[in-house]
Amino acid sequence: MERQYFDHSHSPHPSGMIFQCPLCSSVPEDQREGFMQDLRFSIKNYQKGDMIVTRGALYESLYILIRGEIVTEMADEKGDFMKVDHITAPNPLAAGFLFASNNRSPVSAICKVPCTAVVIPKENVYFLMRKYESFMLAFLSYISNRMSFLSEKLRLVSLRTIRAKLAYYLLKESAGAQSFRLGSSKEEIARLFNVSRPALIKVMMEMAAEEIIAVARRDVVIRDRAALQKML
Amino acid sequence: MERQYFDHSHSPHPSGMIFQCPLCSSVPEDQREGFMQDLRFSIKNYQKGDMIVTRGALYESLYILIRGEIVTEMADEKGDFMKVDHITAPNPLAAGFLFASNNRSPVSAICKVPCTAVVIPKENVYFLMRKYESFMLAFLSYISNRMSFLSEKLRLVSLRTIRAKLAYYLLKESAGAQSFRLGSSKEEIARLFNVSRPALIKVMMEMAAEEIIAVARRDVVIRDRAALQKML
DNA sequence: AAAAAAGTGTAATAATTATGACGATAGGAA
DNA sequence: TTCCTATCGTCATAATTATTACACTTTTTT
Repeated sequence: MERQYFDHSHSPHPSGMIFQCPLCSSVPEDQREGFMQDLRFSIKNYQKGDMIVTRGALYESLYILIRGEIVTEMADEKGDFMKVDHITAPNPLAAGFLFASNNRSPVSAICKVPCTAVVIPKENVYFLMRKYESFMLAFLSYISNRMSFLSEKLRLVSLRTIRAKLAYYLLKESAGAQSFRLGSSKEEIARLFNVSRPALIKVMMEMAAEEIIAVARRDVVIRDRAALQKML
Repeated sequence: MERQYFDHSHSPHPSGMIFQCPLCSSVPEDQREGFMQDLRFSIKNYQKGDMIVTRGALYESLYILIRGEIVTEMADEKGDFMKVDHITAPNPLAAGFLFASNNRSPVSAICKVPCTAVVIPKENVYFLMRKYESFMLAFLSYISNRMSFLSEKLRLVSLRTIRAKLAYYLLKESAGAQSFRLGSSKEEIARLFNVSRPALIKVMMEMAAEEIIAVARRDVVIRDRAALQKML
């Protein structure tokens, strides 16, 4: 499952993917060769269903997902999972708490499909940040953005009623469009909201009955955007 | 309310406080004079009840609270507020999303008492980070820790029942001790959990009836720690 | 194509929480 | 002290959501 450090010989070569990742994409062309020289990493492969990151475990490395997609989840008191996020390659993983004093992962990351990750030790990340200013800025910007994302998530969960959560979610998902396709199953949306699936569907159908929206499986039409906005 | 940049002459001199703030405390003694020279800032004073940061507004500066204490809140659909955090001087404010692409504050920050803040423009923060490695590391570490904090908060809110939230909260607040004093009023704890106060008290009294805890106003004794742990 | 798995919609019942109102009590201010 | 205010504990009622179970459809796998 794991390859050695300094193994730049496998195929496909990871550097192709690494520089597509938002953390590294800003490294200027003329510095990339040096960057790859300075980079210390190992490669790990995972099966569908594998846990890349386990909640509560210590992480001393930066993970960059270069193939596949994962979801991050948080377990609640009954062992049910709330979905936190959905990450597709190429993107970093577990970057936010790498430099925290308690660098245990608050979430678990589970592979939806076979995945590959580049694993970079913390000290090397630190070294790269000092040497490559663009990398430092990108890293900063990335965790700042994660912070915004988490705040948004917190806001979603903190809305008291399913109705309000749904309004919030639909307004964001629609991205202004009148009709669109849901990116997740209702089961998954329910987990995103941290509510039960039947309750979610019930509220959704109520909204449909009130002609605020129209729903057919994953297809949604927003009929009364103002009504949705009024719910927040 | 606002003083000019380069105003190093007011009293009390802010540098005393600034270097007590976790962001700057790691700057070595011998670099502090230079650091103060490089620092560009203004001073702002606030009354009790003032809003230092408003949800949704753009922030292009780092705020360091050098006097007073504030709470950060998030409004829900009915205009009620969920408490997010409680920050006392000297500590940074709004540092987490300063470098985010959408650097609007996800929360509002409200003064509980008269407050003073040092306001440092983003570019200057960036400049200082490049020049003072210790500052950069502290900044990174700080937002990493904020990230952990937000995750914890998310976990708290995502627990489905008040019972579970309370168990989680008590275990954390007790810090291992058998008896302790609550740091917040029950009203405030309810807002922290994003639930109603009567519901919180009801659950608390149920736990007391089951002899899991004993409560008298702010004094709490944990009688059955294992039972609390089982709720998570 | 058949079988399996995942997703969808519904309903009755139980459990949990919100709402709004009330009196009691503690601690600070005048 | 006495008043005032914040906090506390309680309650009945209403609203919301969870639970569990079932029938059905679509998609994926074999």
